[in-house]
Amino acid sequence: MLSERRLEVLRAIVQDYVGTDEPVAVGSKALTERHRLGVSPATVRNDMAALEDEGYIAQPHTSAGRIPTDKGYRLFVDKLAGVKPMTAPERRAIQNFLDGAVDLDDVVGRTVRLLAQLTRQVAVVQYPSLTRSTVRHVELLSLAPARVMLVLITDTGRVEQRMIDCPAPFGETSLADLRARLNSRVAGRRFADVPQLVQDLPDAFEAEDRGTVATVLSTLLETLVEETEERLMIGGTANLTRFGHDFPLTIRPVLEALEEQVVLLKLLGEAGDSSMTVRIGHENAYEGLNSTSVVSVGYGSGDEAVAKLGVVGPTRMDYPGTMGAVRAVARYVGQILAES
Amino acid sequence: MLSERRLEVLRAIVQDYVGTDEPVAVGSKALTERHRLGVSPATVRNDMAALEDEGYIAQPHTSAGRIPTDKGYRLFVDKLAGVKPMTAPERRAIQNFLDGAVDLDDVVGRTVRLLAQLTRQVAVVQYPSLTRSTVRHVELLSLAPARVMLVLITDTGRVEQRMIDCPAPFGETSLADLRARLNSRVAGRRFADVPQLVQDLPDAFEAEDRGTVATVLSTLLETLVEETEERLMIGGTANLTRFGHDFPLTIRPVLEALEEQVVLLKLLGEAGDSSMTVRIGHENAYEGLNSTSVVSVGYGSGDEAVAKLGVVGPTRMDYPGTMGAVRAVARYVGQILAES
DNA sequence: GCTTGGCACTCAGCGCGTGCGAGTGCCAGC
DNA sequence: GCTGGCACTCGCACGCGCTGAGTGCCAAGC
Repeated sequence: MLSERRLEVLRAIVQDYVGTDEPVAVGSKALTERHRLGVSPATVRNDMAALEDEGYIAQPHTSAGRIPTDKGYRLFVDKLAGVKPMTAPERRAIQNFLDGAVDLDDVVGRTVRLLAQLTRQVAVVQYPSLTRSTVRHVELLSLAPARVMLVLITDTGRVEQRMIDCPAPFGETSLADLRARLNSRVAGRRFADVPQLVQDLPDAFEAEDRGTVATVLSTLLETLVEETEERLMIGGTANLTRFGHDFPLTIRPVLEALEEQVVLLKLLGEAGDSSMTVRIGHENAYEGLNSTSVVSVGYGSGDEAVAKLGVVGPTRMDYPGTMGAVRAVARYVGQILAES
Repeated sequence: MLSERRLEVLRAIVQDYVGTDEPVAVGSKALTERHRLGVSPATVRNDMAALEDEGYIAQPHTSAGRIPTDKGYRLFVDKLAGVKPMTAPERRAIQNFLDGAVDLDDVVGRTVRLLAQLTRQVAVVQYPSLTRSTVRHVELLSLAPARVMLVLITDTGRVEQRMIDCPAPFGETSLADLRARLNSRVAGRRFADVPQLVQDLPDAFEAEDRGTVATVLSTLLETLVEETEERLMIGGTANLTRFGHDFPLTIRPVLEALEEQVVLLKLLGEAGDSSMTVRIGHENAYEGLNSTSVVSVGYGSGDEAVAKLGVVGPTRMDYPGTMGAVRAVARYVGQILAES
């Protein structure tokens, strides 16, 4: 077990290292000067040697200072650092900025910009997921005798549409009937419950219409399932330029990961439940993100998280500040969604 | 006026410079070796001096080779290079890839990926614009006694929705009436024509409903106008890492521009009509893109362009190849849209 | 048994001088 | 007007030595 002071030394190292943009490692002398550790550089050196033995810090090259390892950051985040709360003006700014949103796209767009700006990193915001949402309304439009458009509206304001070619012409009356029956059954219900709720619906129709009704229903179910493949928005990629001084190699895989929404969704998905999650460096399953950290948290309109948001930045980041910003933004987005 | 041979020399310089990734300028000896110019290096040197006087090429530093200036690229694109057509296998690949798309988002998504991959640059695809589209259907849903949802469906498969709070409760009958009247007037019509077409619609309703009808109509018109602010999708940002060897400075403003959709839309908008447009370096109004070139072209489902797509890459790019890819993709996307 | 000051050692980064090579401009001759 | 020759220019890579921050170890002190 590490002594109290050694932990203090680790904290000091992380803070100093993160606090500057220079590619410089931090040494014992500088540490004692900037922090009131109450001991001499020599002592700190001993502690640093111990910390290095335990794998919390490392030397980039012999006779240089130390930099934190992923393990070191991990300890820092878990034990040494809290979440830095936003100041009151910051909170007001967040709220004001988000309050101006007019629709779901706008909410997500504003959130992503806000998060990127606050953290000066790349922001990722998942659209409220369909899985946990409920159906607000299902609309059926007849575009041609045997062509129907299905429009699905969710409680989070999301709209999905599908074109359906019917096996047989379908009259306006039947369509209106189906529309009414469908809505009375599924409106306000959770997506997951819809399949059972509509199962016996074709039975209520004339034989000639059953094929079409079945087609419409299966399209609806498909939409519910397929579109659970969730969308997301990213922003602040320009902040990648602040990454390291050894650019192309670091930045390229990150840009690639950001374009692969699948990767990002998996990343957010893996991040446990809705509580704040920090994945540091190699803790990220995706190789391209091995020198980045991902801070994410669930957000939702009620008690329950409907999606996640977060940022991805260099492992050398201000964890308390980033976590504070992410948490605050998630909270306010949740409020906005609950209101609308 | 430049002699035939001097133009040939310029072409050779551009081709050689663009053909390598090294930061090396191209010199007279190397030119004569790689191209059958039929003259000696000394002659080429004279020609190069002349080309430099005219501003088509420049020396990065004394006693180095020459590199093309923006003006040089301009001449190259206008007079010296054609559009390199795609090979048959490439065309098949494009078609196959785009054919798999299931909805509009998918078409745009696939297009952007395809374009990025083919050109190895950053791809930008504008969603089919609403301005030039026609209305396929307008749907009104009653969500609560005084709450109506407006859904607008365009011929390009785009769907926009708006929530409307009515000044007074609005019965289902009136709603159905309004829905029917609306659609009979605007279905199949161009957005631009809608305002006149619905102008006198409130007159057909009872006094108590007129306020609501007016509200609905103004929301519809707003949607038509506001949503003309067009959306776009970008991809292939990872290709930015191939930009220059002097990274951060070049790449940062480009990433920033790419995040500002307004900038990009303006960029595409400025690019004249629907024909292929190439904007080279400083020809781009936006400062951050002064060291990039933008190749764009309109695409559409019929004869008329409904939106634009293109790529942004370094001025040092393979113009014929890029133009070929952009043109081919635009053509096939147009086909796909026409079919659906 | 920690802590501390001292000391020898290491090594990345920097500035500087050198040589190389690609490229240029100019000129006289064909 | 083209060509070969020639002197000149410089960016770049390489090697060198210096400097300074930082380390590890050790013996003395609390």
